[in-house]
Amino acid sequence: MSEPQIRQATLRDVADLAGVSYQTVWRVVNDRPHVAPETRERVLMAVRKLDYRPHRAAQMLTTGRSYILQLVIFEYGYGDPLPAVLHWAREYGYTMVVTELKDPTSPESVRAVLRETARMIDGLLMVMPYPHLSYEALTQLCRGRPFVVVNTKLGSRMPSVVFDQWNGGRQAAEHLLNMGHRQIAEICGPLENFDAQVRDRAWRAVLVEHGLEPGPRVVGDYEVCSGYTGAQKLLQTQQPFTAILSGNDLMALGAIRALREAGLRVPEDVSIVGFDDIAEAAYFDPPLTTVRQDFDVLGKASVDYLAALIEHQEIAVQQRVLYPELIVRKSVQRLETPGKEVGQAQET
Amino acid sequence: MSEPQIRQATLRDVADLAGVSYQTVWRVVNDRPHVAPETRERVLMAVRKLDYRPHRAAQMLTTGRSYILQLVIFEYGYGDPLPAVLHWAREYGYTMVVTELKDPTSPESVRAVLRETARMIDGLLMVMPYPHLSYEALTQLCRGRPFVVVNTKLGSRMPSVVFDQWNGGRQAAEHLLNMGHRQIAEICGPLENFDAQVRDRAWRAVLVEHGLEPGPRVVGDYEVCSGYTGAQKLLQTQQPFTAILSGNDLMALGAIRALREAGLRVPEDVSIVGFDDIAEAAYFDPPLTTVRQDFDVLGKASVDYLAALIEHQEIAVQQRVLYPELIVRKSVQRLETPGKEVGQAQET
DNA sequence: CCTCGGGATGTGACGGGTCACAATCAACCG
DNA sequence: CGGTTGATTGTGACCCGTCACATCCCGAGG
Repeated sequence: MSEPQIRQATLRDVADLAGVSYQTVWRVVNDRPHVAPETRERVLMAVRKLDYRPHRAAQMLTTGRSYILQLVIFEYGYGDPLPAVLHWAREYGYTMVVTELKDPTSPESVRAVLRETARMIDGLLMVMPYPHLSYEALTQLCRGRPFVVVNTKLGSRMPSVVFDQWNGGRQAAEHLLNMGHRQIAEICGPLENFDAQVRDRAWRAVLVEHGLEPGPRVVGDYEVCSGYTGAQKLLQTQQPFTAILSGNDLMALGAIRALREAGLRVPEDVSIVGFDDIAEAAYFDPPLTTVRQDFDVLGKASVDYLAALIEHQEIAVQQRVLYPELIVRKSVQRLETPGKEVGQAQET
Repeated sequence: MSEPQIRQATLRDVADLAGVSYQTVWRVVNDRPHVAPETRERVLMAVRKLDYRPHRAAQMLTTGRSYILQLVIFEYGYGDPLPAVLHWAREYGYTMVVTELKDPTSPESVRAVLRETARMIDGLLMVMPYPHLSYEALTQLCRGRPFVVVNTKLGSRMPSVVFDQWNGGRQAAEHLLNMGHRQIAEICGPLENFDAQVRDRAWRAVLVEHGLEPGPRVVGDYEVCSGYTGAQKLLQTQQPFTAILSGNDLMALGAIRALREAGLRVPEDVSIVGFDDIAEAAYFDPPLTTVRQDFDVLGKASVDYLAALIEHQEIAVQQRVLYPELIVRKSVQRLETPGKEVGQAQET
């Protein structure tokens, strides 16, 4: 039933049909000058008739450019930049190869992923929440191909686009302080992830700056389930808290559920702040106050940067920083004993 | 700063270093016989030293095989098969190109997407909840390259892997009947999507079979928000209902929120059944009873099928059918006036 | 001693674009 | 009317693996 692999027309085929040389066809197809109008017309006719399309492998071979980018992700988050990357890559004329990376901590596994696409791609986008590889290591692994690291540590000296997690973490903590909370617990993300780490430190720093003791903390893994068990563990500690900072929205969802099962109301008894602002967050019960990371912007900025590196590689290594934004909804209760207002996170 | 595009070693480079011909190197690299052990050793040394990797574009050009597959998606759902496809494609030695398709209804836009990867890929995986293109149209568009359609209409005569949406819709409706519900409303998905259509018809069919009137129905778009407004609209109709069938889990989430805001309890006042079983569904409040579609299985089955088509293309056109599974949680209340038990959806 | 078989190794053409350069031809100038 | 200019068109080498085929060498058999 399946068609017998149709033989595709080549430049020569078109040339024969149009009665010119393949070079002339090439000029027409690539919009070069020095072709007489009537010749051009004749060639275009032949191109349409044979439905000629350039063979990208052949182009790749001669020009060394493939117009293919590779996106390396090692986790499917809810807010990952994939959709935006796909969109903007296409907009810029690139095709995206997407690869998953099982173990981002080992250079070996990174090497394996890169080997598969050796000499086939123009550049790499790596989503690397684990800062295990240095700029030098990555440069070596990529063998001179330009790359941009997405969502890595703020301050890393490598071509990258990142959210300022410190700022985001502070915004969340300061919001709770401003709403009168003084006993703040935390369900943080997996501490191997630098972003979880930074948010955790930001939370702690804000409290210390205001002379407060950090409340109890549990470590989750960014999945709903770990928010659920995390909140249960927090309750078991017997340490009092009036609010929870959650490492992301999903864990916040799990936590809300656990609190409710324990007979607590959200936000009347316990307030909660999430992180990410996934699409559902506004429809949680209660609607979740959270810190938005705009992954569309992240994706576009990353492709932008990579495309620029590929086209004129003289750009100096830099880090492009995006700022998260506090989205206030209904999961935080203002407490009656208001303290003084707490300083803003630095301006975006 | 950026490295000056390192020149990659070729077969000839390795041959020179090892003092043999490029043909011998080729034999070593491709594990062919007729190479003396000590020669092989010497070549391998040179390969390692130069870190030689075959140029995939050149291989593509000569063999006509690229070991690249293309996944065409036109929507980022929560349960899309992307992760599984990525995983299994890699497992089978394929690299995945992922493309988004903005307007799946127009052959022109499909053509544009396929043109970009013309002659570069071994096969296509198309996620096509809109059954707008016939087998013949697709065959033509793909120009003889094998393709598998994912999640299309049950019964379409084309190579495809699908869930039996009819069966899933029936399971959801029958569950509500079994739990004693007789007035069942629906928030269905966008009716351009065949899956939404089929589930809607299944719901209606089950009710009619049991001599019941379908309750009120509103149409959503699979986003949380439309579930929220949808439930509000259902309440405004003034038609009574004790349960809602939702086209997916996300809309169910929105609906639950709207019901609660209207002063109704879930499931005590209104029961609800979702569709998909996304990861968060178990942590909704209440935990959502839903119909699971296992997208991991879907992804694997699709890649399986496509790989088989590519390797021995004599496989007859067929449709591989997967069955959804009812997951009972807490969002459906058993009503006091139990009717007789309602028949099973046909066996999986 | 010559031939034959078979492993080891090398040669050359090819795939389909790309590009530097050569060839052709008309018009235009002095 | 030869020489120059410039647009038009064509030629051939190249990119890097792949594969069919040729060559070389050694030992075995007649």
